[in-house]
Amino acid sequence: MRRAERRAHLLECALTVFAKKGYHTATIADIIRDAGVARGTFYLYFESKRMVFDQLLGDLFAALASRVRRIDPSRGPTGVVAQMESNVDEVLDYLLENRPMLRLLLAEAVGLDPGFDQKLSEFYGRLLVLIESALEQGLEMKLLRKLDKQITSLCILGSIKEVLYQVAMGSQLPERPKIVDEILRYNVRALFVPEVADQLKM
Amino acid sequence: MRRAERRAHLLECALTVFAKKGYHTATIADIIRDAGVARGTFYLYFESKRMVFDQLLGDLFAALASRVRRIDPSRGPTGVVAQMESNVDEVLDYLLENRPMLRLLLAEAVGLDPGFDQKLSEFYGRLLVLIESALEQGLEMKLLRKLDKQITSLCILGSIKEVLYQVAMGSQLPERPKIVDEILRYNVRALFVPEVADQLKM
Amino acid sequence: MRRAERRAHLLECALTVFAKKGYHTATIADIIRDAGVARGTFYLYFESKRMVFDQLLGDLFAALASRVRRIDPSRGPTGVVAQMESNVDEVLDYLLENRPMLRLLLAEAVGLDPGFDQKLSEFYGRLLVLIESALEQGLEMKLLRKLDKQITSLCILGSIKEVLYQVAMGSQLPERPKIVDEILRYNVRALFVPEVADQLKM
Amino acid sequence: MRRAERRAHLLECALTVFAKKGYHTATIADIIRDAGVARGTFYLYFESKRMVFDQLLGDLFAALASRVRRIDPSRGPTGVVAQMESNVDEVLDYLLENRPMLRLLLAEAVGLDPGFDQKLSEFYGRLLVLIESALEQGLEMKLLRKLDKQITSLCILGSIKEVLYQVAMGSQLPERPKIVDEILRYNVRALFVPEVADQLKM
DNA sequence: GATGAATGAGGCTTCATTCAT
DNA sequence: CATGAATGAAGCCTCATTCAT
Repeated sequence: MRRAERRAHLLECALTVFAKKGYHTATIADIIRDAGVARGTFYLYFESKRMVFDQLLGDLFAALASRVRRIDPSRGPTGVVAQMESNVDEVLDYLLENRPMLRLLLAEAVGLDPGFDQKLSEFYGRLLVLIESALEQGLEMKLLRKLDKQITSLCILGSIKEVLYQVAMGSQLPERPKIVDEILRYNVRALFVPEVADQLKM
Repeated sequence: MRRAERRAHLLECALTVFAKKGYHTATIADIIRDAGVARGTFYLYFESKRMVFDQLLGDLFAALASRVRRIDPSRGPTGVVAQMESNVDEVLDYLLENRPMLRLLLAEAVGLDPGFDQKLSEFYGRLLVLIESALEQGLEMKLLRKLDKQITSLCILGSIKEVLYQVAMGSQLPERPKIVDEILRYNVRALFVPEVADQLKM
Repeated sequence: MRRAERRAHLLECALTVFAKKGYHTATIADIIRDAGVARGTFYLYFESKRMVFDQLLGDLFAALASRVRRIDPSRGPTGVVAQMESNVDEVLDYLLENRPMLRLLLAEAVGLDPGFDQKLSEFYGRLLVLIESALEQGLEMKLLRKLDKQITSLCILGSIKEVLYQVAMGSQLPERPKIVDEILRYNVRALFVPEVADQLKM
Repeated sequence: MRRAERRAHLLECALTVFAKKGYHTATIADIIRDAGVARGTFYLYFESKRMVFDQLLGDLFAALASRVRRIDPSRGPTGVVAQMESNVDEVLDYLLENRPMLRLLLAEAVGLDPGFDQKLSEFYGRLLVLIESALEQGLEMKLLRKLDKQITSLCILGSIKEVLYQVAMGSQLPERPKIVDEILRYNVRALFVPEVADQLKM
């Protein structure tokens, strides 16, 4: 097994373990048992338990960031909604294919220590900036009702996160297209002026 | 100091410590230092570290449950919104007065161990049932647009939780009435049929 | 066993172990086995392995410092030699009664890490200052031959340390009075002008 | 690079590393990094970390032994002192040109483990035998004052070692000839009967 | 020979819990 | 009841040594 492969394998096992037991409860012993390597091998690839988690979180952020596109309003209301849908779709696609990642993000990375909390904050902060600027554009185009951008972007983020959280926790939910559709409709209704929403058939 | 008082004092200190450092990072030493009692004394009042946290979480659930009323639809749309507002208001009232509790609920109690996760799930489950039944009634009264009750209730819960999460994390946000108002408007628009929403002036 | 007693006991055991196995080879396990206490108990009294050693070294330095008196030349050559003798005697007294300490000082504390090395340096530095100032006085009183104070004080220190080192290492040597006498004679001859040395019957 | 060369190179690097960090603190990683070879290569040339140190110490002993000549008393007092001077000079020459070796001998090889300690003891033991036999001869020739050979030889050894130790530790000291001169004068005065010492102009 | 990835024994330290006073 | 000293299981990490390529 080549260096890169083994590293990837270790990351994968670490992810599984963290997702299952949580950061604090998970031990290096768990990870190496899962990976079938010796203790020292782990430290050949990662400085510390903390650093693997960091890496996983970083990878996750990168994967998500690459799947979210800034919304371009020039194509009119229908285009905007399509782009929102695409963003939500892409993110869900990735997260639903990577349940352990989802769990990591929503359940295991919360409240670990100030360092992790800050990374999380920064990540969500960047997401919120994206959302706020989309709202800004929507407002200028008179597509959206009067609203407070800051609070509203939190509501949007939260409405998506909570659904994902339930998915991560293993709740029985409808099929993915249905989920995406429902989240979108909820937010379209919440944000757009009625005429536009109607016109979008939502 | 009587038994009950000392127990309450210990709980209070434990809450502070858990909120500040997180469950795993917090130590018994932290708690008893804060409380000014001896190590053994702690175990005179609580079985274990785990049990104090359990107790705190239980108390929090009880406090919140007592502040959320089932929505009675008989008083018409305006009444329903007023009741929604009252629920949101009460919960925020309590949580904003008890920031450590807020932090405990949203940041520290997540992903601790399967046991805690289940308690959280149950709590949110009960909340969701309340929301879903309110949605059910709203649908029957033709107040609400066509929607999937399960997903939608998650969106509602999430839109509120996320705002609270930011509050717990110390973000700079508008004043409380503004927050409540904005959350409500967001959800009213998201849920109600346009005519009703308009009529509610939201 | 009271706190102070147990601490002293642990220090004693640590000393024994360090003297026998050396700082690096000695383990906490060795110390607590010797002391008959649990692992955690050790850390109740000392921050770390390093800190116990520090403490021991500090105690040793204090004990020795309290046994070395600055030489007062006002009582003439005989008095000076008597004071030298008394100093050497006191130090040997202590060290021979505390063989493990001796070993610690001369064999185990050397080259451990920059921190320890500096402490040692400072200690010997203070000793050397004492010796140099004694030489200075002796020169002014015309009791001593022409000499370089710095190098000579090193020679004096070394002549004593080496004998002690052999004692620490367990070599078969003459009785203590004989040792002290011989070291003194060696140094009296080395330092004093012949007439004075003769007059001292050495 | 031929086998012998690479071995020598590794020894050199090991010496540097041991001198700088001490035996225990130094790691194989340090040595191979310094030498620019792979980990396995090290073990192609040496059985173990321990064995490299052994080798270095052995080489050092050999180098020193070859530079110390048994003192031949047949050439009279002046000759004896000249031979003493030559011995001290040679040894200092070598050690001052090989500071890392000096540090190894005086600071890093002390108190490592019983095995090393014994090697050191044996080395110094051989030195002491040389010194003692020189003293013996000096006594028979009536050049030296009455003295205990064993203790006195320790004093002599110590007076030299301590000066070297300070050199190894990097203290600011006079030039080498001055150092040698001072050590010699100190010992000549300490050992010889006054008339002889005077005659030697020391 | 040379390489460097893999190994795993072993050390240090923490901290929840117990228990004698 | 209260105390705080004692316990020891358990976790993290290091590093000398081995071995397949």
